[in-house]
Amino acid sequence: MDARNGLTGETIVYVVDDDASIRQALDDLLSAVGQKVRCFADAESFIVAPKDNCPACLILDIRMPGLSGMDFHRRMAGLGLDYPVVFITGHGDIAMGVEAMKNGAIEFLTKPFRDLDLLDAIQRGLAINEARRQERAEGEALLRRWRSLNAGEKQVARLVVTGLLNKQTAGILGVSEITVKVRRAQIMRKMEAGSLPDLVREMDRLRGLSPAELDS
Amino acid sequence: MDARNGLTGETIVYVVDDDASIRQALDDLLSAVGQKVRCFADAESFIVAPKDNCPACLILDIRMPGLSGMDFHRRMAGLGLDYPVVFITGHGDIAMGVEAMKNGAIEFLTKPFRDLDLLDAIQRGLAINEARRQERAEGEALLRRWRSLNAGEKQVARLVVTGLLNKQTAGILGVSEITVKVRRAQIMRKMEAGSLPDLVREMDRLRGLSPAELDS
DNA sequence: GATCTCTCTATACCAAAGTATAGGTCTCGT
DNA sequence: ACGAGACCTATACTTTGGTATAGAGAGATC
Repeated sequence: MDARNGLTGETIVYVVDDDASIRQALDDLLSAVGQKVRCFADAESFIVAPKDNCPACLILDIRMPGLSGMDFHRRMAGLGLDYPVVFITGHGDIAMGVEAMKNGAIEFLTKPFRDLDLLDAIQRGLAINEARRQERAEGEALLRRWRSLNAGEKQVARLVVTGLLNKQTAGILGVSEITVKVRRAQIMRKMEAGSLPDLVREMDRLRGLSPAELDS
Repeated sequence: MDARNGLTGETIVYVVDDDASIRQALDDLLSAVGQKVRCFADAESFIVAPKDNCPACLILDIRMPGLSGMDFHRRMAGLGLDYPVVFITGHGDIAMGVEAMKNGAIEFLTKPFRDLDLLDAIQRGLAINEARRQERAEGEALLRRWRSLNAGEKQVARLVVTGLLNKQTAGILGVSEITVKVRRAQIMRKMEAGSLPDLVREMDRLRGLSPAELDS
């Protein structure tokens, strides 16, 4: 338990900056407040590094040799990475800051910045990432349950949550009403839904998570 | 039909800037592309002005006598106003731009800016506002339907969408199962729900719109 | 006070949902 | 060829949901 940031377990801050002195300064600052840190000299080495399985936040320099911080930020989703990003830069301009925020950064600080501003941003980032990790874990569990349905059960599930009667569902699928009832029982069991409203919510959530998966 | 911006009807852009020459320039620019415009010299006069009932977007100067653009932006929600904001400023800095974006602005332009950048931002803003207006209209219709339920029907509705059986609902509320069935029929009619899944979705949407209202 | 409206309740009935058992068909691997 | 498992279907039954009709009681309106 860490009362400082309100998070319940360990967290980590990744620092990606080509300037060794900045890396050292950030490491010192964060270590001093008990925050675990890992530093990287460029985006490429961060990309390939194994990631810690805990809430995390990314401090990113804008100007770097190789992949720039801004470009890396844009490609993060495509790389399967999802960390709140705090930008730091020594030579930024307004358009750059605005662009970074448009891309979803949670903070954009210019050097020199106040330590407290950075620490505040990190706390916000860690809290956001913890919430997202929680959501993702629940979403993945839901997806596993959905994938445990066979093709026929999935068909019935899709139709049932639109409000169709078993008889109508059976007619559409060209199976007997009994079959629909049997599949329905399996659906409720496999999806761990205690009631039809529960199933409706699970299916709607699935639609939000991965519409394609729901059709498969 | 307006093929230029993909919107289906009339739209308006509000300009709030204390500099008369800027107001004139923006009026000219937007009028030239067929965009309706209304200009204001300060935030206060915009606040009290009657608003047009169509998709709208707000171009806001940061530095103004009286209420600054930034402060006005922060207070908009409290004033019951909801317009996408495009900031323009002649004397901004990075922190200001970042702050504006954190507060939800859709663009932050520094003078001189390219006309096309402004027009692009306006189109995005109008599209966002049109979608929000649509959502709000649907939400208000849903709220009207909910308010048409009497107290007993609301109680039943809240319990039914949790998955409780009529018998259980009746036990909790201390009424007969028949009463629950009658209320349920009224609920489906008044809420215009064709099935239980439909009702579940309407209730969940209400919870998102106004949790307090749902408990009343 | 008579009437009207709203709400709750009961009776009666039907349709739909859910469950259990059993048998049939098909595929797959041995 | 044979057994195992997955899936569909039928029969039979119970519970639940939904509707129609009608009566009782409370409260408002004239």
